[in-house]
Amino acid sequence: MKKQRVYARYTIEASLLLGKLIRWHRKKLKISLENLSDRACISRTTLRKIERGEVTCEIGLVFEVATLVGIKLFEADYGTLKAQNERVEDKIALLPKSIQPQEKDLEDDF
Amino acid sequence: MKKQRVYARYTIEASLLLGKLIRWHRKKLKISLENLSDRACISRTTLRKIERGEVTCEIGLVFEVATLVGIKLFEADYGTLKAQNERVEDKIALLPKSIQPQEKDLEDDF
DNA sequence: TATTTTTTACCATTATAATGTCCATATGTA
DNA sequence: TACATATGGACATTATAATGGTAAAAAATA
Repeated sequence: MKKQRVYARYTIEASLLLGKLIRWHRKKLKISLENLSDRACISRTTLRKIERGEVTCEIGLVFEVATLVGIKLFEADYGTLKAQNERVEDKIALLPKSIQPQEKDLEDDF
Repeated sequence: MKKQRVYARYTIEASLLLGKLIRWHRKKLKISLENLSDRACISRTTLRKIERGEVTCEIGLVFEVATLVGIKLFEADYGTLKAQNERVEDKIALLPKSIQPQEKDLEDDF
């Protein structure tokens, strides 16, 4: 009796795209699935699931493989990522640390 | 005795950025952590891990929460994601379905 | 065509992520 | 200040992702 979780189609499509991109980059580099899974220290089964875009994979493993084949996440290199992190951190600091209770269902759908 | 997996700093930074972005968007929308975790049908603990950018979270859950707070992944809306998927699929189809064995360690580092 | 290697599928086992609860602290508001 | 709620940390339990093996089909090469 599985939990049967439901994902937004946007989530599914985004995960699928990342998987396909990984597969394309891998083939472009002429690296076999097993070769790449070895480099990433994951099993062939897991890499296949990642390339299929399955939503149940760990984000760290997916990003790691993407990194290995040279995919840029957020269209940024490492330095840019780090800088962006600091910027977002600063923006968070400007907002209240705690959210005030909202009036009921003002926006049940959003 | 944990497996002690190692992640590229790029992977860690990217995961961290996505988590911070989620947190920022959530606060911007004045949604409490519990409120958002309820909407995403996940526990508060998991959402806290996601916002902390922990690499061990499921990509589907992370993307789902990101979607809920309105973050655009790959800077694309749903239609664009779908179109991109098809494009990548087509590009994959142009490459050989199977990788030919490479000469040994031509590129051990890449 | 025969041979080799890649890819895909399935599955039981193992490792670990997700959960839910409790408690403490911080925060914002009346 | 006092109150109500949000946030954070820690933890045992449960659910499930990752693994590693086998086998078969597909694909590339000689």
